[in-house]
Amino acid sequence: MGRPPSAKPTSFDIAYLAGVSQPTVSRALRGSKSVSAATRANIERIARELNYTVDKNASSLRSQRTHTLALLFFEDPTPDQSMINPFFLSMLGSITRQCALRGYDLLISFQQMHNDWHVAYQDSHRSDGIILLGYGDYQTYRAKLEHLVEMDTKFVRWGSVSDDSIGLTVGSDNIGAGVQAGEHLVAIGRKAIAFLGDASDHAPEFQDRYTGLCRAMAAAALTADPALQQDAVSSEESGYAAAQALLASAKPFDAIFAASDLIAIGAMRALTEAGLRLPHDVAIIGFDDIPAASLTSPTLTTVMQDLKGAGELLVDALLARIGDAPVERSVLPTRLIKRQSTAV
Amino acid sequence: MGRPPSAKPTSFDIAYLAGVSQPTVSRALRGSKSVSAATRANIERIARELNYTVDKNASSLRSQRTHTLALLFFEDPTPDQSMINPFFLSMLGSITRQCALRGYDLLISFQQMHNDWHVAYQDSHRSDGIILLGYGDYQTYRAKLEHLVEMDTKFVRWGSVSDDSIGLTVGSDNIGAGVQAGEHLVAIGRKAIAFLGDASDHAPEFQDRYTGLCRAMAAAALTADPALQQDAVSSEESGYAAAQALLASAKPFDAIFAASDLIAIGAMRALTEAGLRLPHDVAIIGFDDIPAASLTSPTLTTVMQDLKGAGELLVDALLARIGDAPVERSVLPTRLIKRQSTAV
DNA sequence: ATAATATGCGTATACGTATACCCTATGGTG
DNA sequence: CACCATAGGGTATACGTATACGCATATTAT
Repeated sequence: MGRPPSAKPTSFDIAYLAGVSQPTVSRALRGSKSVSAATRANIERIARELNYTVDKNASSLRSQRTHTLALLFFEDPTPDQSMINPFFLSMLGSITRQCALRGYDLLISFQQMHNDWHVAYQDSHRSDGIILLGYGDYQTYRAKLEHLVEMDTKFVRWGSVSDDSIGLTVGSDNIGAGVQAGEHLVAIGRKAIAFLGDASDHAPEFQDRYTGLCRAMAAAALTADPALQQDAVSSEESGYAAAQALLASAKPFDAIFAASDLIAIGAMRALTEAGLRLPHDVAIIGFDDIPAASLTSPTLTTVMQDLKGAGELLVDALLARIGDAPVERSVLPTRLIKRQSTAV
Repeated sequence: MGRPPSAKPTSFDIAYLAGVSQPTVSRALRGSKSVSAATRANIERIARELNYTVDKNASSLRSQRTHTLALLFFEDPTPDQSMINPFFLSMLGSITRQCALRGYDLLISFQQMHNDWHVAYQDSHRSDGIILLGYGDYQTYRAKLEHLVEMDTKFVRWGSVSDDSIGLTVGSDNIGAGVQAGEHLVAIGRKAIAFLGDASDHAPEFQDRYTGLCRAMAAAALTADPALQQDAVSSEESGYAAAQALLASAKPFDAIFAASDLIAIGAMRALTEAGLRLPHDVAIIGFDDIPAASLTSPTLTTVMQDLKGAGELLVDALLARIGDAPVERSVLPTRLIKRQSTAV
């Protein structure tokens, strides 16, 4: 029934030593109930002694499940160095941990949205499912998502959760966060609140945050002046430029809600250079609570997302999707962190 | 010779359509020279049409090479949330890109130094090699590294490069960086320079930076007072505490070289709270050039490491090691970024 | 012209695991 | 006591690829 043990231990070696057949070893180690307790214990002991570990490739090949998830991170199209959005980097930690907890490996890859990532990971059997991360312009590249759905690729995406979103999406309650920010600014007496961030279809999360702001203002009988909205992508430079454009428009404003901390930080620089006092002349709120937010001067009031929850939800939702379990669309609450930039 | 095409295309399907055998397909796609140009072109065309992609598991199983690297990241033992050292996160980007460039996948995993990571990835055939990242205490856990060497596991480690280091190590020129920092502080007239950071065997990188500082001071006929060295790990809190301890010691000092930006930022807070003016009373230099370094007030002079080079070197060194090619121990130069915290 | 290479490709098989299927002892049921 | 279910585990095989060999044909060398 067997052959003697060899170099790197295989299930055959264990079978030989335990006096059983290889399939029994496989069954025992995978927890099949059709193996007696005694046999199982014996096999487990031998496996431990030999430092045996299941060959991942063989296992995956046979079972067609890799127990690996792939994380595709979309960079903003800054072709230069590795200035990654700190927020997503933090989320990475959370995702990694949750994967480990669930017994899954995590494969990571940085992508440009315009590349062919949607076919690359499709069926080389590297992973059981895909997590898509980044402020990607899924509007323009909608076809790629549709391709994934068509191919029945299991994936989950971080972003704006709405009914017409394609595929499975997990995200923060951006509208609610916008409301939080707006209410806070209204509460400290601001009336002309500007928004820095792309408010188009191409950045649904930013759009949602703006929607929330408008809603809060409306609730306070204020109207959000469209002229006080300036497009910006999530970077310091973009925030700086947006704030300058805002100043150049000569429209008066006494508060800014920035769609991300990076934008806020850039804007603060522009405002300070223009001689404005923060928060006296202009109160400002950011989004993400990156580490730098507590280092600016004044320190930056911001909206904190639930990173830990996000990682857990992304992974668990994806695993449910992989297991063809029903998965309900869910949204994570946010928390307003009040700091000096809105302290009147 | 064949069977008709089926659901997910395999090399057999291509072989069938091309009228050749499966091994020929394998050879053609892998670039073996023993297949005619015409046949190869035909096979490649069909493969493209079918959207064929090599099954990674089968390929790895047969060839015993995974074309995957594993990145083990060691967290500082803060059991709380995902406050990861920004410096390493930045390096992650660089490593990821270099892996992609070399055609390798990257598996990522967060570990605690005291866990059994040294056996976990050992031979489940998940990866061809391992990258170890983090300010790990490799002194205490030396046995684990020795275990890896013993098992002939291919790995490379980021850290202090010295002759007695175990296994293959890639790192910055920490001593040289310390000299740079020291010379700069001396050049602006400082004479009592304190060092914040663990200077013991357990943190060889910090130790090297301190050594460099001492060397620069010696070259200027100054002596580094051991009483002006305070232990600290790389965190803001630790830096804050170390600076407080320094102040409490009542030893006069007019400059600080912190072993990391996080330490420096914490220290700045302590100094400011103590009523000291920066850089007038105390000049300060950090290390890493994290994004936050340009946001502090005053902005922080710091030592920038070559992240891009680090990622490239780590990956290439590991690949060389995997290919049993000779790999020379190398060290990366650093660059001093002068900002307000040392502007007199 | 014949032997020696080289070229291009088919045959057979191995990589290590998981699973479908089958067989043998039990033990309980009527 | 014949009957069937169940537990426990063996036999055979598939997963999809890569590679050692062998065998023709084509190409040189002698």
